[in-house]
Amino acid sequence: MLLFWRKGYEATAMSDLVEGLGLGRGSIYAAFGDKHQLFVRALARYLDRQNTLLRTAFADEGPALAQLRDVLDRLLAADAACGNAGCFSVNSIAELLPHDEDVARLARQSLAAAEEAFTRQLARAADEGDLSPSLTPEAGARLLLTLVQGLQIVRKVDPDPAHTAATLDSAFTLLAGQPASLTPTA
Amino acid sequence: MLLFWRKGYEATAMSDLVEGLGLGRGSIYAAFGDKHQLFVRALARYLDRQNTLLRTAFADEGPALAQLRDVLDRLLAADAACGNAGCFSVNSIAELLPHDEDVARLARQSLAAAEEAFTRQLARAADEGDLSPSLTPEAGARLLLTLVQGLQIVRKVDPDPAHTAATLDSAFTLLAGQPASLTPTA
DNA sequence: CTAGTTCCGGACCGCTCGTTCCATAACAAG
DNA sequence: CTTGTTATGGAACGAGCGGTCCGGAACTAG
Repeated sequence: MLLFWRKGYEATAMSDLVEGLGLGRGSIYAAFGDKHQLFVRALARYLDRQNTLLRTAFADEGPALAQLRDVLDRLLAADAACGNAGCFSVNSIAELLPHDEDVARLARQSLAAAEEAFTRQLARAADEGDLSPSLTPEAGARLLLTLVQGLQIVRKVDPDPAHTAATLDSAFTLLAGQPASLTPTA
Repeated sequence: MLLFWRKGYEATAMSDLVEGLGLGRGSIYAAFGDKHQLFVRALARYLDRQNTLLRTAFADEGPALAQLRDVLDRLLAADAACGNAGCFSVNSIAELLPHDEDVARLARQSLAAAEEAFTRQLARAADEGDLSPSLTPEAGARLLLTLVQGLQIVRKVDPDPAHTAATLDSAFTLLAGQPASLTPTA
């Protein structure tokens, strides 16, 4: 739901949703129950799509760390495509937690899934010698996950894609341990 | 303003503020204009306090990287003291950007100030040999700033202080380049 | 004490919110 | 075509919103 994404839960009125969905009020209530349930459904859809992206992108073999970087780029690009609204998940967590138990549950599941996917991918990277020895895959995953959430906030203040890319570059350079492995200079 | 902090802008009603401030409606409007101006004033106060904390904490001499870590710990602890409401600044950015120009201006200023303070501190750390050679102070500052914003989101989902501390530990280990420098093992 | 001034806060206003309801459109079965 | 059923969406509702207003308390000066 683009409206909830862009404006947040409280700032989106039922009348906005009626206009945005092209449905009558009665139909919306018949289909979703109430405003909050509609929001939760929309968020669940969004998170599911995100997690599917992660799961499928990591199925292949190949250079694990470069794959990870690529997925993060695509993920950030997808969120950026929706007019600097940031990330629906991050926005919802910031606005509704810790008060909303449904959103909290969804967020816990989604972040745990992402963290696990990152961990598996970083474990592969470690096998390939692309992970800094000072970092366990678990620690690296948590670090990366946290950084991505932070990027979603920082991007709302400074939307320059180059800055986002530069931050990711720095992070992956550190993760790799040896700078040359990701960007083989000549 | 604790109420705006905890519940966000839209979810906080004037009647909440009347009760919370112990003032009558009329007095509030006479003093602040309207709800939005009151919010902006509250946010500005919060940001000012945060930036003051940074500025004063970095005035001293001493081990720059350890100082930085200490400041971040204190900053996160201060936000945690207010019942897992997260960080007022991060919450506001997520809820109101990109629609609210006043909040956008405040956020830009505050983040820029923090980034600059981090940069100066990391430059000092570099002089002391405590910064990874694969990182400029500017890149490290942006990385750290982004990570802290991310921590404020992740903490709302997983409030365990140990996890927050562990994430910071990993980050500083990577920033330092050589793991032994921060935690001199025997 | 009185008169003048300031400031507070509860009653009140118009409006919009989320939600419900129902006349009617649309369609399937006989 | 008629009838029974479902689904639609606009009108209407009570509640609660942000914002205004004014009677009176509190304080100062003479």
